[in-house]
Amino acid sequence: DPVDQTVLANEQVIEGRGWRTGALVEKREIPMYFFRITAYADELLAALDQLPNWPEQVKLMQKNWIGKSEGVRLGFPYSLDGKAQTLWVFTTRADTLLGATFCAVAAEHPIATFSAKRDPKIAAFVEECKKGAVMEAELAQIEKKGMPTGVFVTHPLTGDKLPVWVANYVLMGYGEGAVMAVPAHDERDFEFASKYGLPIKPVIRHPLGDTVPAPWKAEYAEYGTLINSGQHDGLNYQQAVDAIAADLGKKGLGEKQVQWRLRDWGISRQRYWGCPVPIVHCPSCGDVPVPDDQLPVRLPENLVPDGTGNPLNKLPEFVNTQCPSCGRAAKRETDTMDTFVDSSWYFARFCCPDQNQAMVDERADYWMPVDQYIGGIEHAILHLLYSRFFQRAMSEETGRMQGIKEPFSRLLTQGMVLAESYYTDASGRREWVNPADVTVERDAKGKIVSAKRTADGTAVVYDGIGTMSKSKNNGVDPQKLIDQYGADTARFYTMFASPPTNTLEWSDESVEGSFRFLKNVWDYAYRFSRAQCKDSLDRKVRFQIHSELKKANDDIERQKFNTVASACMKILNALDDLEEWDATSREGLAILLRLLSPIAPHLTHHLWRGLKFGEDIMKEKWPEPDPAALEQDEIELVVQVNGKLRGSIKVPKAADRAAIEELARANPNVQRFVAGQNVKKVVVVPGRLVNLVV
RNA sequence: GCGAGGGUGGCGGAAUUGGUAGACGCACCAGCCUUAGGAGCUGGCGCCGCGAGGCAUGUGGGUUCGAGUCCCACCCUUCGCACCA
Repeated sequence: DPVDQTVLANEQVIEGRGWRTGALVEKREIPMYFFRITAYADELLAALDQLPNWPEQVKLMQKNWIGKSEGVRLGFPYSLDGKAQTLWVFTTRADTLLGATFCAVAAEHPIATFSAKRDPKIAAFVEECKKGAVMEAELAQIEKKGMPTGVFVTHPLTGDKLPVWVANYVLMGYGEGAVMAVPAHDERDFEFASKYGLPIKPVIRHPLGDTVPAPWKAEYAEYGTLINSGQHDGLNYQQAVDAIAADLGKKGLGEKQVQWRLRDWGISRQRYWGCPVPIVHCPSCGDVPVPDDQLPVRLPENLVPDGTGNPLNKLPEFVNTQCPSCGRAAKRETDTMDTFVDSSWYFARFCCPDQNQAMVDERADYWMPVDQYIGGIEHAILHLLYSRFFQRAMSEETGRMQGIKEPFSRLLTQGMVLAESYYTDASGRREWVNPADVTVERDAKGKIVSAKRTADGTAVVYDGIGTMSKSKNNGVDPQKLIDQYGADTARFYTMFASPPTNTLEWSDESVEGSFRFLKNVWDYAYRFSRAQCKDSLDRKVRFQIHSELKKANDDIERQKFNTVASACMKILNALDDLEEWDATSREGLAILLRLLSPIAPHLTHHLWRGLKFGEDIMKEKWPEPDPAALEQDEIELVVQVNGKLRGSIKVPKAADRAAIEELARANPNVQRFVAGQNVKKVVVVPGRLVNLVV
């Protein structure tokens, strides 16, 4: 969906720093390619509710990213060069309209452009804004600056003249590229108005009162009753929005509107890697799509990037081509697609990798959606949202996967694995040194005080802790663990170290414990194979084993695999406590091996077969706890006095409240703490504790 | 700055979701065994205290018979912020 744009065009700002500042694109018409993800904003938002097996955290982030906000689009009339115009703004706080004391527009807004032509100072400021930060994170931190444009607009309800400023905190890409400023009830407007001495008019009664003295307080922005608003005084937020929208509607100067934070997805990249955009630019036919029988457009492989601009532009044999429509000389598009494009549908493509006539075929209908998707939490928004968009677009455009709206049924987002990073800048350029090659010195609190490269003792700079990445050369290679301990130990340790959703500072210092455990399993199985087992069952050990199994099965459901690994360890410890070999040993070992099999498949497979428990452990039924083994006729209760632990009692399973209370009072240590005081209240929590309040 | 996570012993982490804080491991300490130990076994191991006991889950408040868990404020930290360069 190519959209022609000009860097200086007013209607639609081009996002991205390369566009604004790069000499490459200055003053040139640029075809830029977008995917219309905004057309799906509503659906992508609504469908989040139908993803029960996605983490709430991820759904919330997507919701905020899509950013649906309901408000009012309203107009401030003005005249420019004698022509009647309207400055449109979007606001979610129409209730504060009577408090608007000025308007602010983005540097790309027509009013800014108009004023820039008349006033070189404004032109300079507008240029400065355009060259400045465009990334949200940078934008939020820059100092708020502005200049009056000299243009005045009319307040749609009061008829007051309000000045229009151009301000660097107004984004052309959101809403109308212009805002009404209500300094009394908006933090940014407050800051701006305070700085430039613009009037601040309170129109909402907030929890701190009716005035808004500096400094800014969050309460000023709260919903409240209208004041200083003429006929609207006394209305609450919703009543005020409705009334004001109605007033504006009558004048044709406003209506309720839904705005989205989500923007269309600009996919053009001036990079070598990425799929070429299959368009040919013909002087007579315009932009012509490359016909199906000439697809795919292949990237040249004889190219040496020199670090400036898009290297594809420097390859005439790639650029020069014929127009597919008229056959005359034409230029091939050299933009390539964002790599997120590829990652948005590879999973569907994996269903039919040898299909060479279409994106996907009927095999995708069968396999999709992906049952369980696993990826890092860093993909919570972009990759996962683009994929959800692509899935919808693919079913509409290819006729495949009808009715499959969502690509991933279940989602597990791993935490990031973090590591320290170090660099030297001896050569003037940062050279990243792998943590494995660095020796560190720490203070008593474990903070790094100095670090050197182990090989030659040169000092290196500690750059803090963060995600493992190629660019910072701070990755660790699991192959070392596999070579030293074997794949089962490496797997077991990885599972045991922390729950998969946690961020983890990698350390393999404690891997020995996992190795020891697996050796002990092997050893236990060996001894079992040579033992004569009695037929008897040990009730206590059986209870422990089946309790652990029950918990472990719950934990698998909750995707907490570290406690499953520790349950395996506890089961082996319980088995080791058995005085003699009996039926409990056999049952417990069979449970242990199956529970352990996904974590240490090689070892358990071998033992299962070696013990003649069966052929293939992967095909065995998953172990379930025996309810009979979980029965207990006596339970232990904790006794507290004033919430502090003072003792414990054993009570029959069926004991009633009165009996429990009596036993609790009879406990000698409890008596010591109750002695001579009134028991005002007794709290009995069945199966847990008794608390005597004195 | 905004959005979403996280903060519990020397370390990784556990805590049945408001009910015995520190499971299971690592490291450490003591003892046993051994010609030897970077093997194995037994025991100990949050902090203060001889002890009874007291204090402890980032900080400060609050709710509750009872708070790691709920509420308010703050601090630190990780991920994302639209081109992973």
